[in-house]
Amino acid sequence: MRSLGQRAELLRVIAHPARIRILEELTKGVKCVSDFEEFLEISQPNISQHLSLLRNHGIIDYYMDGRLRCYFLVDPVIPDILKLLEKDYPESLPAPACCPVTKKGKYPGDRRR
Amino acid sequence: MRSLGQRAELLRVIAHPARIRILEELTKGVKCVSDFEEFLEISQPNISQHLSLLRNHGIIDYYMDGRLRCYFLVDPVIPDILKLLEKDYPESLPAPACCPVTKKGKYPGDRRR
DNA sequence: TAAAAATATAATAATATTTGAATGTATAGT
DNA sequence: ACTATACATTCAAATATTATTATATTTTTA
Repeated sequence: MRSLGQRAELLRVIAHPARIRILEELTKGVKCVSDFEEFLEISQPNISQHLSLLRNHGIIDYYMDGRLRCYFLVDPVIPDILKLLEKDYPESLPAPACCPVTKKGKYPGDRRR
Repeated sequence: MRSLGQRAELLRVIAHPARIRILEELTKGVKCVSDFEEFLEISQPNISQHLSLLRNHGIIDYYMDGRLRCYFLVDPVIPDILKLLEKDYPESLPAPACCPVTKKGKYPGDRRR
C-alpha cells in the first residue's frame, strides 16, 4: 500500500497539463519524444524534463530504438486515474443530513471540551 | 467534461499530504477545524489555509454551527480518487509487444520523415 | 569519418507553493 | 460588557516547480 507521502507525490507528478497529455497518449501506446513534439506546444528540452520526471517516479519507462527513445506506461494506476478525470458526475455529494443552515445547529456526534 | 487545465488543477489541489488526510477524513463525515487539529501535525492557520484552498476549488464546503465551521465534501470525484490511491496493483502494465531490448528495434506503426 | 538527427542534461531565471508569525473576526458564555 | 474560543486572513520568508537557453551525448547516415 502506498504511504500518505507516496500518494501525494504520485498526484503531484501527474498534476501538470503537459504530463497529463503525455500519459493520455501513452495509454494508447508507445510514443517517442518527437511524437510528443507534434501535439505538445512546449520545447523539446521541456518535454524531456517532463518525461524524466515521470520516469524517475516509475510511472513510465522507455526502450531504445536506434536513436529514438520509445516511452511506454509502467504504472497501472495511471489509466484508472485518467479515466476518473474524464468521468462526468452530474450531482454534488449529498449535503450532510444534520446540516443546519443557520446558527446554533447541532454538531453530529460528540465534541470534546 | 473537465478541460485539461481543470484536470491538472484538480490533481494539484489534492496533491498534498495534509489535504489528502483532510479529504480522507471528510469522506467519513463532517469535521470541524479543531477536529483536524487532533491528527494533523500542522498549525491551525495552516489547516485553515488548506481548507480554504480546497473550498476555493469547490471540493469542500462548510456550514456554521455556532462558532464551529463544519466542513463536508462536495465534489463527488474525491472519494473515487482516494479509493484509487489505496488500491493495490500487483503487476506493472505489460511491456509493449514490439519492445526490442537492444538497438535497431522496430518502431510500432509509421514514422514520419 | 563527418554531419545530422534525436534526445538529454545543466544552469539559470521566473513563478508558484508552502509555512510561520502575527493579527483579525465572530460567537458563546459569564 | 468582557473574555475565551474557534477560526480566518495577511504578509513575508523559505522552498519547490517550471520554462528557457545553451550545450552535450548517442546513433545513424552519407
